[in-house]
Amino acid sequence: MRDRFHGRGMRWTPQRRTVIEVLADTDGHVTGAELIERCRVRDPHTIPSTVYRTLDVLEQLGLVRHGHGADGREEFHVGAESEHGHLYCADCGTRWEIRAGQADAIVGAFRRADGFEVDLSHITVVGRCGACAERATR
Amino acid sequence: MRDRFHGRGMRWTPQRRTVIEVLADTDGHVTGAELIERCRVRDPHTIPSTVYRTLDVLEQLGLVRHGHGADGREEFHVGAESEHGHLYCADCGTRWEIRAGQADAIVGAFRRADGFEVDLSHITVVGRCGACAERATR
DNA sequence: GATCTTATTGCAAGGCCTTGCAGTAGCGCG
DNA sequence: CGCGCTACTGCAAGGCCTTGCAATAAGATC
Repeated sequence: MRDRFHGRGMRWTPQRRTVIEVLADTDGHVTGAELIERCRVRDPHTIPSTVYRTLDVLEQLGLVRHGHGADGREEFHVGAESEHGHLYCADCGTRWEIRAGQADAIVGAFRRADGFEVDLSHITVVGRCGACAERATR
Repeated sequence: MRDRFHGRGMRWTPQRRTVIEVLADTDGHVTGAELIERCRVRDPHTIPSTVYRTLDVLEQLGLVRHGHGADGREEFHVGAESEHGHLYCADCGTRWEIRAGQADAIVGAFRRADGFEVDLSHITVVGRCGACAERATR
């Protein structure tokens, strides 16, 4: 980890270590605010701007990716292996991960049309889930 | 317009009138901040919270819809007829509207799978456009 | 381990948006 | 036309995130 930074001429600092350790204990997603709060548990002196800047760096290194939730707030995905988007029901507020089949349909549609490579993990698709849609029409 | 408000027990105020007039002069999209700035041209005393609250109301009435741009910032779409999502290239920053064919692919994929009704206008799909993708691999 | 270079940090200010609350002013009614 | 009800507005505070800048401290070198 440390070497990964040094290899790019970057520095290994206690602040970055804190963020990385917290992320290691996290699976799935965190919002920026949540992450800061968790960092403060380890180091009460954690500063927001440092955390956000560290996240930018980690994203460049490919260690996290960020997307936006239904309300547009930033959300960070830990672990590159689990690239996935989200589905959000505006009525009931439930969230799901977008399943592989649907993901492929989306990615494929854009790739075929103009070679656009979709960053799925960046998306939150908002709408109305099956249950709520049915309830609304009855 | 006025009656539309009264019909719902809502009031017709100068502030709302300003927002609606500005929106009428707008086609396509506006961010909240832009809208406020334009409102201030007509009424220098325009207050942000009032504008945002008015937008909420207009959204309930179906007169505008909001989505989130690539950076998660709010964006309002005027005119229900033009429901469409956006495509954004993270490399070159270009934006396009999502074309009908691709939109159908997305909407269809979710509807078929679980009856989820996608609100397309809410989406900004981020990724890398054909040109940038090609440039990157060369 | 002293020194130097410069990547990072901390801080302050600012932008965008939301929320609670008290005061204001639409508008329906007599 | 005046009155009352209550839907709005304005304001202030706050949350989330970004940015510029000066001070700090990694880490490479001798």
